[in-house]
Amino acid sequence: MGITGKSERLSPTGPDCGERYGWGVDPAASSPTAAQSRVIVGALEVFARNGVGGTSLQMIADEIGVTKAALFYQYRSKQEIVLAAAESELARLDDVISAAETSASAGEAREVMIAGMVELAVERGRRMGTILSDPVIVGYFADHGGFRATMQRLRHVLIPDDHRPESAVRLAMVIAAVSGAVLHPFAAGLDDDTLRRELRRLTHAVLDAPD
Amino acid sequence: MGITGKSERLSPTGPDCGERYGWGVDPAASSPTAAQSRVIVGALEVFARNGVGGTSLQMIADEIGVTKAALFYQYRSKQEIVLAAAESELARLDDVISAAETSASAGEAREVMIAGMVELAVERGRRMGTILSDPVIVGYFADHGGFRATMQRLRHVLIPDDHRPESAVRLAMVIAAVSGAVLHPFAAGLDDDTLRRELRRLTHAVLDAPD
DNA sequence: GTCTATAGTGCGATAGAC
DNA sequence: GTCTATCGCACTATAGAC
Repeated sequence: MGITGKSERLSPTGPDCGERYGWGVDPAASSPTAAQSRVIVGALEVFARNGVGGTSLQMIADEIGVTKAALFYQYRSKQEIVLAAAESELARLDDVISAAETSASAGEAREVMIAGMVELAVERGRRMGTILSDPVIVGYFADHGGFRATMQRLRHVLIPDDHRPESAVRLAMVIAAVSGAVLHPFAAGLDDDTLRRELRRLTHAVLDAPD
Repeated sequence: MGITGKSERLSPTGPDCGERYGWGVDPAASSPTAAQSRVIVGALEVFARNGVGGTSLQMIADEIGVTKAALFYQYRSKQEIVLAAAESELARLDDVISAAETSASAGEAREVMIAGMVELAVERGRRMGTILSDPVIVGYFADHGGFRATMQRLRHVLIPDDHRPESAVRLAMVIAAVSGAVLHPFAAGLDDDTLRRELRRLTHAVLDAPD
């Protein structure tokens, strides 16, 4: 057993390893079927324990009690599974943003958003944090798909009418703080209610800090 | 090429995959030799791009221009390399804490600590963030080695004389916010000076928030 | 829709020449 | 102290029976 799982089998293969990632076309973010959802749920569970790169298809298959071949029936590659899992977690954030946007006022929208973000972080924990902070996933989402659009909507809800570049730091910090704090061993011992309350309170402190 | 690097080779091997990690004895956190330092520097670079699990020994060897066998001369396994790299980054945080602790007053110590943390985050970026947020590394450090002691010292410098459980959330949030914000694509476009200034300012906002 | 069987490749790790 | 060569194994992915 090893630090990355056991005796290791972890990296890229093929002709062009390393920094380049040929993702091909965006693997259809269309809604997963029931069987695909089972794969995604199991994959997120294993990713949370082993990291994305440290997870094999066999582990995912074992987790949900099917064979590797069954995974290939639902998805054409590990890459597609990883992407589908990441997009499924990102969709949860998107749903919270959409709910906040229907609020009557900008102030209420912000409150709904903060509560929703905190709830998501506490409820999803490592399952969301691990996949969305994976360096390869971050690199992919940084310039593909709806990620940038989602972040712009989030920015508009949390920090309305502020387009100065520095306010991007405030947004990045709030996101990192909420999603990262729950992963820290220091927060592991706390009950969820205390965690929720403190996260909401301190998120307000960052967002309300004067310029 | 894949989401985790290329065509994948990523996970645990052997009889007992998954949640258990037998680390054996703590792989001597003694100071690395010059050759070992070269391995660690290269490894951190590749980890930052591919994740810990997504990095093979071949990639590390290529990064520093040696063969795989040369790595095995310096370290006995991939696990030892990963641990040494993580401990080397953690040692940088330890150094900043030690510097802060020599301050004349508690207030000055906190200022030194905040500035040092922010500097570390901006300077090290993904090289520190990726390895210290890897789920397997987090799990290992959570109950081994000097990690808990380091976190207690950090807590005492940043939030003196507050031993309530909720203040752990404040600490976890500050750590996550500072180290995580620099990894976010939103912060990627900003110049380092603006980033530093905003991070210091908002860190104060969290630490100074009334109870 | 799930299976077995297998192809083909790269993995971590070791042995031993230099 | 770095090399070449190699072992045995787990990996992703495919083909095709049921």
